[in-house]
Amino acid sequence: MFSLSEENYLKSIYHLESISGKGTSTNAIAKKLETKPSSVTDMIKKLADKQVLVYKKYQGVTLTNLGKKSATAIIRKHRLWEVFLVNKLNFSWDEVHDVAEQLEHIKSAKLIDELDEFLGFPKKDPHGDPIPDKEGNFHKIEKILLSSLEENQYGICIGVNDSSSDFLKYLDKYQISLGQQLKVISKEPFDGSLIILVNKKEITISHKTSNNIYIQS
Amino acid sequence: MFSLSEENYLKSIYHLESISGKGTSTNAIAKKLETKPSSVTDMIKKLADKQVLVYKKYQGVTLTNLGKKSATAIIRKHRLWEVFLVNKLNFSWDEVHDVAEQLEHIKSAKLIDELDEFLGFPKKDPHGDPIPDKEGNFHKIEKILLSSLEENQYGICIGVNDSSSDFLKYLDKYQISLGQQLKVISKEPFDGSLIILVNKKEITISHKTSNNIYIQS
DNA sequence: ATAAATTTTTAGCCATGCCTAAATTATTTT
DNA sequence: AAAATAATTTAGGCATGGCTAAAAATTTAT
Repeated sequence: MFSLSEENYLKSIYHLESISGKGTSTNAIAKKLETKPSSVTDMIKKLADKQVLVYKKYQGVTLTNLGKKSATAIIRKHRLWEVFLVNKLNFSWDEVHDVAEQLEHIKSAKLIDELDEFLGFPKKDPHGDPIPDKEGNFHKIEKILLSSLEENQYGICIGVNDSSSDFLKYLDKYQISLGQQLKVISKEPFDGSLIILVNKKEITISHKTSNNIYIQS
Repeated sequence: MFSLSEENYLKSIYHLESISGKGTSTNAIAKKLETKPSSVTDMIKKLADKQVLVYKKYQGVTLTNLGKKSATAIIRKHRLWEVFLVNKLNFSWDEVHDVAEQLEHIKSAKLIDELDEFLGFPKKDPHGDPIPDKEGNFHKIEKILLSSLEENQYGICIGVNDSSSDFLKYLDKYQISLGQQLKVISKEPFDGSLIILVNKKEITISHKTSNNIYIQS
């Protein structure tokens, strides 16, 4: 059984590892968790004792299979709760994160499996991210960035990289949601900004924005 | 904002106060929370600083209005989650307590009010206890103990005093659930045990059992 | 009303999980 | 390859919320 802090470390390390494909440095973990590297050192020693990761001094950490499985279980809970909040309790996609961060730590296997069934075994959360099943399996979604599209190409929004409330509210304002069709009207070579067509309206978005939207083309 | 521990103290003190109608002693709190009196002393000082109770050395504590309101809010959350677990996620009434103990500490006003609405603003939890509304108001249910019935009297089970899993499973075994009609066939003067009729079956229950079942007669 | 028993508090200690400051190791630059 | 820089760890401390043991206050019994 893991403490709340331990679970947060596991989740963060899992995310960092899946982005980089490599082991994870102390500093990177500290940055992600908004804590100090010295605190991270303390905690990863504890997690190494618990066999969820391999730690070599000054070399960063790598999750073990047990660590990956534990992290996936937490992510499963987080994403299922997000679906619950949006589909059943009228939350919008920018409101779910903080509450799901709390709910993901509730300990009860029955609870989460019943919730999964109650929700109809959803495959994706409200941000387009895949939900691991009971055994921890899930399909990685091929993620193409909107910023990689060329002029006159079409795409459908299937996810976002940045799940911050500010970003999601911004997307809402321009009616960009999951499943929304987008067309690139023009691309500015200077700063990478795009003019795109959404719901028959032309809007201009920055490279930073288009770089945080995943599409299926 | 209260910590998890502070919330548990509040809830326990509230329960003790509503049973006794008086202030609550350090020892009583320690017993209820399965902790040591010295730990209780530490915590009630902190809670007194936070204005949720009045504490006089060696004299026990009394909740302030703020304290009562805070406690009621936690109880509201606990009971709403219990309804959710039983009505939506196929939990039985003996399985809900531990999970609800965790869920009651989730912090989000929107979450609990939306949940309330989603469940259809239930007035009672699966053990027959009243659910406070958003403002903290609820009706105290008049609680008559099954043990106070006489021979040949009828009653309907409207709640239980002991919500432990063992007790509830025992009741399930004899098909005693909320709304179940009961008839007292005979009462043993020696030990207060009862022979009662449940679903056309006669069963014998101890005084301890009949003293933990609330009925409407 | 005093002694005995009980309750409550204080004092000091422990684990968790965080911190700062200083020391150490690794990496980059020159 | 040495020096500078960056990353990481260690050492020691702090707050929270527990604990034990001993002291103090209160209550009960004689």
